[in-house]
Amino acid sequence: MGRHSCCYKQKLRKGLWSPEEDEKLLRHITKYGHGCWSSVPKQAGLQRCGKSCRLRWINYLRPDLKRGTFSQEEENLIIELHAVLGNRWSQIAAQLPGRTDNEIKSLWNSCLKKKLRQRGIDPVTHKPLSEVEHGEDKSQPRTNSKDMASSELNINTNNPKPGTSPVTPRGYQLEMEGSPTSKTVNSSDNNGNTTTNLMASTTTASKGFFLDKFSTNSQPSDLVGHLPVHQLNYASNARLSSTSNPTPWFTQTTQAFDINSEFSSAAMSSFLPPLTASFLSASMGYKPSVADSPSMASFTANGSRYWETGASANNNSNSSSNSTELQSNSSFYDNNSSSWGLPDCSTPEKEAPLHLMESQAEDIKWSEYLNNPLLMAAALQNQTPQSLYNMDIKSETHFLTNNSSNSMWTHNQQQQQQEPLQNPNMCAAKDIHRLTAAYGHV
DNA sequence: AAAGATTCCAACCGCTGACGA
DNA sequence: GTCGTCAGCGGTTGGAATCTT
Repeated sequence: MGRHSCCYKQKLRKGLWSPEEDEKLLRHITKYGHGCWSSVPKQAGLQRCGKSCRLRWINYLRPDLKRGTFSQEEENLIIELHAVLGNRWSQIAAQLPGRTDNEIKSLWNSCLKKKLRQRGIDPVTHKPLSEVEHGEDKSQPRTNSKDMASSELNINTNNPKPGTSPVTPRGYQLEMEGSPTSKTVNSSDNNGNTTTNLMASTTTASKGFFLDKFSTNSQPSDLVGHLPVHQLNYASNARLSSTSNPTPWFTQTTQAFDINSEFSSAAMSSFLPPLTASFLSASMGYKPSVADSPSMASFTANGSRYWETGASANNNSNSSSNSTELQSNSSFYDNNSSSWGLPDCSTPEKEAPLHLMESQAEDIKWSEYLNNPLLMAAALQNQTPQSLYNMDIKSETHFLTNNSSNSMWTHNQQQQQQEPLQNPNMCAAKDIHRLTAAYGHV
């Protein structure tokens, strides 16, 4: 396959984006959504290929992007996730609200690899360099291949995704190297479907990371044990932040290094609230205040060099029309603190149908939810802890195994949130097909 | 101050899988 | 079943910024 078809067209610009181009793209997407990317440049008056527009939006213009340097917590989380997921940057990025895969990939290649090496840890295997140098792992290089995903993560044994077969039998054993016990974590939903949470990866690092997901610690309810992964990460980090329990990383086989020095309670406290807010927002109908959310002001102030320099005038003039659109549409931002580009379980469109179809509203069709955000919201308002529990199991099941599909949610969600009432039928048949494929039932 | 080296990261490239005709 | 289109992903590149000499 050669270049993307749209790139064959003549006179397409390449290279860095100008402020004017950014403004055009931002304005267009803010107003109309992206729809089909290949048509965006034409509609927005840009001489770029759709692919380039898409990347620019995802990596730079999206209003929920954090920008700025990575915090220590974020870096630690990336390292931890990389130990488990390898170079699957999009999945790693999904755990870091406001960060893009590109950004994380760059950080990894430029900084984190070095840091790990300095600490005597091989960034590929996450094992001690001495061990790797002695060839202990060379026979089993850490795989980055996609097939790893099928064997390491969550499989709903009763509801395999159409077109895929369950990779493992029920009751698959979670082999934990260096662990005295193997662990299988099964959960059942209301229909008796068994979800097996498993990790059969050869990686030996960060087992605590996953064990935390299933730990029966003192966290309230079952939430910690069954939270979607991206939420659990925070709990995981909370563990790491504990000064009373100086748990070193990679405690099983790797050279440990104490990360506690890198965590401060202040930093953690700033790290935790976004989770709480988004989680509450999704599961309990909690609406964070505007101040809790990325605002246009912070977006404008933090973000790009363009807003800081030249484009502010245009941006401001623009804001009279767009800001009304953006700021008045509180859900657009409030709900997106962690969901733009994220397979976020706080995404109501994604979670509500899964749960409700099976336990509360099976007679309500997917399309009704998809087409009616209010129905979604209403359904979510009725979440009970138990239903939440089931919802999370489900979401976890599908989260990592269907990540690419999850990504599509963000686009649907994005569109719906941009024009939630103007066009209640935003979710096209094509999207429903994709969702069907992703979740296995409509 | 200037030149070279290094770092960083935005953008591109190529591949894959899903989907529709 | 085949082909074309599209979105998404991970690897790579190139140039700007920064650092070192």
